[in-house]
Amino acid sequence: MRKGIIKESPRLEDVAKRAGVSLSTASKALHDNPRVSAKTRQLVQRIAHEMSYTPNALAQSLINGMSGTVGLVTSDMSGRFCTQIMMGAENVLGSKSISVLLTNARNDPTLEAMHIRKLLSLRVDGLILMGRETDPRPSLSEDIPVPVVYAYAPSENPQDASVTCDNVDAGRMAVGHLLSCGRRRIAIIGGDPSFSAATDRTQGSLDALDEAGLEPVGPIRYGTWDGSWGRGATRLLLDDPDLDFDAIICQNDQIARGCIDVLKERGLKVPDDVAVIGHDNWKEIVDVARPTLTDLDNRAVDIGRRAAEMLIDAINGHPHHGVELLKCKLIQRESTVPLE
Amino acid sequence: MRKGIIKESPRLEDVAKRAGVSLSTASKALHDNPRVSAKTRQLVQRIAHEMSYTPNALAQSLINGMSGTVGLVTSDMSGRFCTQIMMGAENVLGSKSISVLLTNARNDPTLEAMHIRKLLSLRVDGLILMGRETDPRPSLSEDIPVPVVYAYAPSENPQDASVTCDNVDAGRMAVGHLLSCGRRRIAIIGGDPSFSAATDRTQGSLDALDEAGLEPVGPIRYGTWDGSWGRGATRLLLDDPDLDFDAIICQNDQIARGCIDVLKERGLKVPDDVAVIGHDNWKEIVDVARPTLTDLDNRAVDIGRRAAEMLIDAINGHPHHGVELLKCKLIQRESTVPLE
DNA sequence: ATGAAAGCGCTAACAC
DNA sequence: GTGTTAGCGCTTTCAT
Repeated sequence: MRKGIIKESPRLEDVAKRAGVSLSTASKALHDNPRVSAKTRQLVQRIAHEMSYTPNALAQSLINGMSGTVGLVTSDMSGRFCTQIMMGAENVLGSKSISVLLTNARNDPTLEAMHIRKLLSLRVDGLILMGRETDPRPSLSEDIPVPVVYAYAPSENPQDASVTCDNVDAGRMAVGHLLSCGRRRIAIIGGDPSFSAATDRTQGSLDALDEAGLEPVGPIRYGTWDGSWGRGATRLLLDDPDLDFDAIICQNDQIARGCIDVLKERGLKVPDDVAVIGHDNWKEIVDVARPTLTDLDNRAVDIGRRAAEMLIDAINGHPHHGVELLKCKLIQRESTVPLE
Repeated sequence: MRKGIIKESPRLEDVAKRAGVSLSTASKALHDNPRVSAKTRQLVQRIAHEMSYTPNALAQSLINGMSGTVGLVTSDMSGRFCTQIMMGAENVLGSKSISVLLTNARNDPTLEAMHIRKLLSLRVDGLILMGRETDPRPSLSEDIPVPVVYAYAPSENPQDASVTCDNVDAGRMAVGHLLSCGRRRIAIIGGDPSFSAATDRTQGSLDALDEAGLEPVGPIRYGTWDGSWGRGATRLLLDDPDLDFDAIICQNDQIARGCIDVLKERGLKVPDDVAVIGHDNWKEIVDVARPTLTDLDNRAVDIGRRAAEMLIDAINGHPHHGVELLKCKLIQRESTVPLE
């Protein structure tokens, strides 16, 4: 007898019987196999529709060895990077009608391993492992019998396929933009120095300054990624009488927000007196800030999208290797408008 | 011959052969069936582990008629409500080791229907349909052979199971809190009036004011959910010489943020001159605002959690009916601190 | 305690 | 064109 707690959906056999044909004919009919007469095909399809027959993908997968699903393992569903990466990935996967199994590993390697096991038992065709930082993470690919793509947090193993954003280049772009806005005296407020996102951005900024024959104004201080650090660091800059700057690069948007608040409190005009540029393009901050914040977007959605594409390639037998860096995108807003 | 493009994972048969036992004995051994000797059981389990055997959940599901997966259909992955609901749902589902299939319907009913079809063919044991507003939506449960729970956007059909937040009560609580902070002259800035979230909150606030023998100060204006409306509406209040208020209820955080900005621009102190309370507890706004924003949290994560619980109940044969309203939670921050 | 065999829902040879 | 049959990987009677 058939099991299942809930209502039973009709099986192909039920459709076949009603249509008065054999199981295999019904199957062929539904697959538009040319070896069934147009008549039977239409009949079967009509009946299948009437019975709202839905093929059992489990049975189908069991046969062809592919499930048509991929696993997404996030390390942090509350952060918005992972969310955006998910969106991007779901977008391309969904359009290829690949279903997405989502799990949240909460940045816990043990939990991550458990989830991966579960996903493997569901026979996902591939896996996207999403980190919440751009710092490299240990590879797991050796223990995983399906293709894996690392998103945002690249794998330490250069053989693996990873996608993340190009923070060094973002640092360069920040400087480049400020220079093209006519600023020459640029200060930098760093983020949390334990993140490569911070040190990479600094690196890029310093390179670009150097190429322009410039040095940053004042020391590059590091702190945390939040607004209060932005406030504090800005005060430190303002309180140093030796410092004279007309632009500040803030290594994320919370810092930038705090920075702008302090500048305004001190009676300085943004961007007239000091231009401010942020990183991460966090809509809720960037659009609400007055002036709105010019920003570098790390295109998390595109990272997700690209990860999905790379995964699909790998599933189709064309694996990628190494870390693919996506260029960040400059979003010009009010906080850096060129001096008139 | 066995198929599949990628590496093959070992089958139970492979394990059985290596252990020198039959297929069925191996199966029993792995399931701790007491009818196999401790010796064979250990042997089989060890070998299974060595070969890193992972049972094929597809095959298992095919047999027992349940897939151990549920479908999550979001209407909007970019908004943070759906994201939080997802988190909550994944949380309880994951803990019951039910896997989550995520799809994004982009608020498009056609796309939603397609995704549901796909999920049904994957034989999900249940479905959570997440809306991005609290306005009721058409029911689909009749066409779906598995249990469905509607989250955030409740179903129009009272027979269905829905969870969302209690906006009316949230409106009451906003007033209640301000009253208990000693405010009596309360103004209200509405959100987008086409949302029940706006009208419900107003309703609750008016009820609570009425019970206290009060009326709102000035007209209740509606606009959009964004910061510029908050700014504009606040100016309208301030520019009316007949109006005298010591508190403003803003129906979301963007509005509140704009409101505070204007109050400060006009030289008013928050909360000393005017207390401000927001709705939705949008961390990135609420914590960054100066002063930090007292707020009503609609507990989207808990909505997701509850939806998952209700779904599990239904899957286990104990369906829920009707709309379950979760009380919002007051988050006291600086913007309403009682006058000294 | 162990194994053989039937079957979950479906597809893909292979006959007719 | 259509039907019969043998699996996909696993669980589960039912014999032994």
